Amino acid sequence: MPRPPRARREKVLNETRQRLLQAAASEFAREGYVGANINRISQAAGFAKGTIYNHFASKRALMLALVDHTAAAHVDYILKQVELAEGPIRRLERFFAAGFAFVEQHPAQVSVVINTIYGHDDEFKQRVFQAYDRLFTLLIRDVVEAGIAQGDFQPVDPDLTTALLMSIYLGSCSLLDADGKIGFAPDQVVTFILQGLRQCNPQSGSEGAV
Amino acid sequence: MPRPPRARREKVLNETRQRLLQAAASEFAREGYVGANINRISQAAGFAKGTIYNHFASKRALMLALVDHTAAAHVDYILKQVELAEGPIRRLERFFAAGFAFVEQHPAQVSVVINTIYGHDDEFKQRVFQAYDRLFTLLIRDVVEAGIAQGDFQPVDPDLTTALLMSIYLGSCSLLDADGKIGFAPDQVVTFILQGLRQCNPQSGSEGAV
Amino acid sequence: MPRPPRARREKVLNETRQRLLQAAASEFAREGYVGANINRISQAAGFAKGTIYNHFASKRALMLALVDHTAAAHVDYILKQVELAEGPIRRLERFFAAGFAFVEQHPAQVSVVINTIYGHDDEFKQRVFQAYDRLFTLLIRDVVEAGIAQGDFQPVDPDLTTALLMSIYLGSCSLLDADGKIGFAPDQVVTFILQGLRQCNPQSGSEGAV
Amino acid sequence: MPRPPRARREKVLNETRQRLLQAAASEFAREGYVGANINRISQAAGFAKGTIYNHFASKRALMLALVDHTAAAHVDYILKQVELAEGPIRRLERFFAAGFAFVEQHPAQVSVVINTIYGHDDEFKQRVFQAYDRLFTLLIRDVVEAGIAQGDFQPVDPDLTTALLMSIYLGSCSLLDADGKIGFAPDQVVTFILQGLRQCNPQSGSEGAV
DNA sequence: CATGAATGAGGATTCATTCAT
DNA sequence: TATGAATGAATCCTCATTCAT
Repeated sequence: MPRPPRARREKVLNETRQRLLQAAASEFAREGYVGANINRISQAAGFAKGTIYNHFASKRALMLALVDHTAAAHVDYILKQVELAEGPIRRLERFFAAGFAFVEQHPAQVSVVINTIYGHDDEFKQRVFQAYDRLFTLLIRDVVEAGIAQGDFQPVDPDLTTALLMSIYLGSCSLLDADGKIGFAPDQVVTFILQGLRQCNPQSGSEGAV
Repeated sequence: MPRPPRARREKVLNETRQRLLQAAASEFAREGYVGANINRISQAAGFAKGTIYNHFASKRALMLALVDHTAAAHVDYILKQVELAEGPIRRLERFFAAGFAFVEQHPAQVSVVINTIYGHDDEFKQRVFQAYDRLFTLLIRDVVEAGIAQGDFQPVDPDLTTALLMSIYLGSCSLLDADGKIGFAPDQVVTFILQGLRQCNPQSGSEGAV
Repeated sequence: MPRPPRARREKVLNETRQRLLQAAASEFAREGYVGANINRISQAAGFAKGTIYNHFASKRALMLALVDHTAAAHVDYILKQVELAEGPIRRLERFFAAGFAFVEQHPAQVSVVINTIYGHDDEFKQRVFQAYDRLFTLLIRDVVEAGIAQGDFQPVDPDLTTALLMSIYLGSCSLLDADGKIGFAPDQVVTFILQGLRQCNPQSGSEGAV
Repeated sequence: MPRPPRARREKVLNETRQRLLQAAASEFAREGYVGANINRISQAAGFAKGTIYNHFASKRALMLALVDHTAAAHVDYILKQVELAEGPIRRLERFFAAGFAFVEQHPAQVSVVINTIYGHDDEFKQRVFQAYDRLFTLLIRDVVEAGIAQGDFQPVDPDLTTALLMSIYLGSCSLLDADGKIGFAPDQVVTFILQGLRQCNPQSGSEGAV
């Protein structure tokens, strides 16, 4: 049995793992999963190639670990923030505010997840969708359906609407510039979503049935 | 003196090229650019590997040709449809209707373009954005700004709004199922965009300024 | 469809394959299957690494092709020779004579097969045993059982005896020296097998029942 | 001053070494030398990877230690048994009886040695041959030559005969089944060796000189 | 002495690209 | 023009070995 201080050893190990994941995020974000290079990842993390395989069974396993970890952190962060707000509209605002904030704090990781969502690897997609399921549930139940129920929202189709909200969120996230900033503010987006485009009062009628 | 009529020869050549592009679309859609395999593409087109290199300088050139061609066709198609409609709202409707129709007619090609947009290859992205610039211009000028100008739309920020419209469009397109059908109808999406979520009349006031 | 002379092309292809198999035999004989190096094999055959994979799906497939080919040639050669001889004893002589001759003509190939037999890879073993089944059948039926039936041989257990004959043959083959020569002559071996060790006439009786 | 009694310490160390050798035997037998995995060996022995290197300088040194140890034990065992018997024929019987018994008691170890003999690593082969030299000497001097001298055996070539005896012994040993049992009994083998195949009395003469 | 994280050389395999026919 | 055999750079992964604890 090993004598050396258990706790310290574990901490070091965990740190190695974190550095590897961090480096992997950058590489995967820059090159995509297939284009990513295991050697570059380990070098960037300050280790030799083999070290990756002491922590992850394969390149694929590394990607899955990264994606799972990122998606979980992403969801946790948004959920925690949203739950602090009251009422569907406030929650919608919080959703975008927290969502954008997370992205700006972890641009590489999120970039990987977004590429995955719009990519073509079914296993990866699966994993991301699974992780984001809690987010979808939150949106549909505590925002959209709740909003309709208490008369804040129009009687829209919840599924469609939630899918559109996610599209808008993900689309916005993918507009990260080189500095990791999203092009526009969450408030603007929420205003667009709430108000819609049409001028309400003077429905001149120039456009018939939709 | 050459025996065969010039025109027929060109037609055959062109047909080969088209079959290669078609096969490339399927392969790139299924495997992504890096994962795509030149050999499989040529086989699927009914040719040998070498034939691709008689028509395209490289795998990358093939991808660029496909992306350029698809994006141009996509834009042409939508532009033609939208120009047939009058008024910003009608044009917005046409935009989504035509956009969805094109996607359902060319699922593989569009899939490639969408993956490219959310992907990480800057040259590819560049080319797609360049091609879609006409679409962006159309939307911003003939739909959003026109709508604001003639009082159909609220005085929103045109850039932001157009970006959101594109996000919504692309996000919807990426929801293609296995049969090449998009999950929801263009009408629904347009309604969402026009009306927004908030219940207009009874602004109960439970949520302060947004 | 390709115009170039079909036959010549095939001949060249086949020649490449043969050279690769030849080089593989040397390498596998010298280094064993696991220790063998695909690069060295292709170099020795005068090709680049990749060429091997145009002809064989994998290192393992190359080994299987080699082993199958060698074992089949080996068995064919011996069978043809043995069938030319008449009577169990003559056939036994032919078996060893032809067997030793084949080994001396193809030392590397046979060495690979023998290593395989005494090695630990079950799939390889399987394949060799399958191939040598015809040889075993020949020995047991047309030599041992026939010899017993017509009174040339003692009423020994055919299975055991055949296994011992094969052991003796394979053991002898494995004694190939560097020049590809087997240490002793087939005649000597056959004499040993036929006469046994014991001095027949003057059974002094110093050893009781065996 | 060291606390623990010297003797106990040595015993423990030796036990570790034995467990490692045991595990190595299994692994080498199953996977061959090159295919064997140092990590699996240490795990099977209940230690961590590094422990092997506290007892053996390298994988190769471990293999050599195993082979030397096994061969020495093998030879010792047979020698002791054979020396208990009197007369060439009794000794021959003892040789096979003891030889088979040892194999059935140490199937993995012997398997490694046999693979080595028929393998391609010259250093390993060398070591085994060196170790078995005593066995060869025993056979040639105390069995074959003695047998010839006292008229029990025919006046055969001692070298050839001894080589054939070893071939038969090793060939039989390699027929170990999964349970570690050899397919046939030592008595049968010895009978075959002593009597030979040919029917003695009725030398019908159908086959001329051999 | 035992441990196991880190190392990095080595090797099988893939695949875009070339080019002689 | 179409072909497909040959090429070899690129890359994932394995695993014997080292060494700080």
